[in-house]
Amino acid sequence: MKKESNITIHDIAKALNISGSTVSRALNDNSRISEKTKKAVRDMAKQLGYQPNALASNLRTSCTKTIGVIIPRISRFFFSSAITGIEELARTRGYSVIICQSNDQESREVDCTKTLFASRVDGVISSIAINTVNFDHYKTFTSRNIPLVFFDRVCDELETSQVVVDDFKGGFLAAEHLISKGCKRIAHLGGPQHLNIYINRLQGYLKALRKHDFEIEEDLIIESLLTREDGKEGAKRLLDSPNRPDAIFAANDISALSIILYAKEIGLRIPEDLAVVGFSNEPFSEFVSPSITTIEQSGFDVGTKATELLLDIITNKTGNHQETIVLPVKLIERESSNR
Amino acid sequence: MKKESNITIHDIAKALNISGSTVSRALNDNSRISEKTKKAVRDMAKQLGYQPNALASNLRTSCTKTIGVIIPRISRFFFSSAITGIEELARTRGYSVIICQSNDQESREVDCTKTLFASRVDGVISSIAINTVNFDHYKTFTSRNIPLVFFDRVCDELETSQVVVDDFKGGFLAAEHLISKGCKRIAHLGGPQHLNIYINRLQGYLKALRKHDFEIEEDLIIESLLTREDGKEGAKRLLDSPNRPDAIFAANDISALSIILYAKEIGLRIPEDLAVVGFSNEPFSEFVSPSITTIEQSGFDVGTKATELLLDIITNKTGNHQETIVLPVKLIERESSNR
DNA sequence: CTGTTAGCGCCTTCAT
DNA sequence: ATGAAGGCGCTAACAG
Repeated sequence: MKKESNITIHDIAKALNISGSTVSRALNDNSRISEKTKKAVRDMAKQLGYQPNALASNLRTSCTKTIGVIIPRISRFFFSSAITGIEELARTRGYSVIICQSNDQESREVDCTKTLFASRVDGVISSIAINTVNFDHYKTFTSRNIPLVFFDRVCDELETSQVVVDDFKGGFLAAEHLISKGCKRIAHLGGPQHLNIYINRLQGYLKALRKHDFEIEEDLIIESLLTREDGKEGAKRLLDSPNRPDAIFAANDISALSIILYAKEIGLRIPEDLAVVGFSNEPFSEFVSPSITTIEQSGFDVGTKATELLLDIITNKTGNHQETIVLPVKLIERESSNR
Repeated sequence: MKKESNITIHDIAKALNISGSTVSRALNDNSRISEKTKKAVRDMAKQLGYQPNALASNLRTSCTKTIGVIIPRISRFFFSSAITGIEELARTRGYSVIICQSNDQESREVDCTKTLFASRVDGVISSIAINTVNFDHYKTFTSRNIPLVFFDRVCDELETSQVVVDDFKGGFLAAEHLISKGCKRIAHLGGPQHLNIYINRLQGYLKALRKHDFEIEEDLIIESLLTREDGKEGAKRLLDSPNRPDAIFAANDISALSIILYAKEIGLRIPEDLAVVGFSNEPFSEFVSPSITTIEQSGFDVGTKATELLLDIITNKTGNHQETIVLPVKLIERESSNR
């Protein structure tokens, strides 16, 4: 279906009896155009209701002022707030944003790269799907020198810049907090161990345990997928056991939620019977507040930082440097009772 | 900055000693091209790593296969799930989606319409900002015959199709549920009364009260903005009062959350001391589960339905019919205790 | 079935 | 300080 005929720069040109090129330059604030002409052009543009056709301009300049984003799912708060951060900064720098969801599936992620490439985005920000093991599809960008920045769930195989939060420290703080509360047997309900973030959270936890000479009990460390069902499975395995732990560090909000709900289901009080620290984001913590302590990460900050990095690469074009930015985490204590 | 030179259909044409148009047609699966040629073209395309340039195609056809979405904020679950619904359907129909956030500000919403128009979207789906009172910016689309569909927060002033949930019924069910539980004085913490959704929720509530011959107490009906702070204000006004209500219907999740948190703060038990029904979305209900009963609406369904409507208009082009679709709500009971 | 031609709206040399 | 001309990559007539 066709659009109605629109006002083009030539209509403005005709109305003013000047050439199209002059209009184009005037609109782009080219220095070689007199102020008077510029003003005349701008006025006429407004009068005619001219709206630039980005398509034509992009085709010509092969630069779309658009950045593409690939994320697992927009409905997870961490990612939607990352997008808010991305959009906000991008907009102030004159860029718009195209979002693609991989739904945490590698095949969809491949589609995303195709879509974004077809849209000729100037750069890409991505957080990989949970089951992505092959990264060839990202070569669509790297091989063509289209800047690429990963955030949160990153890919070390590709030599790109990345923005992550300090997951290791988060895991460390979580475990040490529980230790300081007097907990004796601290479990870990973690995430898939091929993802950098869950590796680091687990390692941080282990470091804290070792530092305080805690015994590391293999069966208190559970790897769970990021689904409600699997989370409940994990919670059961930990809490139904006859000698269950007195504390749990949950590596993501789904795990934390699963723990909380199942604990409630079997009548355990938090934190009296079971102390919980979750790795989480703002709204979650507010909802479960004041029941558990959380390690907070800001999706917004991560998004902003990633965009800053990407736009630097796009505009400076100083060759894809391979920079890694680590953002801090914060422990937010909400449990009132000391144990 | 320029992109590297890319493979075009002409490269394929040259390699195969055929014309560019033939390649174009083969790639678009035109019926007038022989299977043999098609296959040859596809093979060569793959071999050369050809990636279509959507920009050029769009410019030519003046049809971008893109729909624009304007929403208040992506980080609210209702909207992010709506987007998931929109994207999913759009993708299967070959469309991609551009998202713009108004941040619940009219001025930003105006910017969004400009951005989307410049991208030459084929249609627009929008949910209006909380303070939008003037709708002229939408004429960018209507005047140019670009299909426009509103969802959830709709604008009756413009003659467009719209998709809403049954807010009236939701309000009615909420109040009637509380009545059936034996509550005697049911308050309403509602939203801005210039938005259709909050008007309808309030009206539904009033209808239920009248039906059961309840006295309508003006000071139990509070209009609140959709912020955490204002929600707490409202909660205070209702709960600090010496003769406080024994039940509250909260018109959105922020209100519900405010009530729950403040009730907890002053030591009220839910639902024993205070019954609460919230108008809400999935994750919220899961988090606060099992403490309150909720009226559930599915952002995903709303998004899907709006997209269906929009794509119909785009493809049929049967003139912008003005259809209104009302999706059902469900009451999900979670309180265990009868009062 | 396939090739030729023209042009979508804009920007950018090159000329004046 | 401005015009003229060409082309970005693709597709839609119109011819065969």
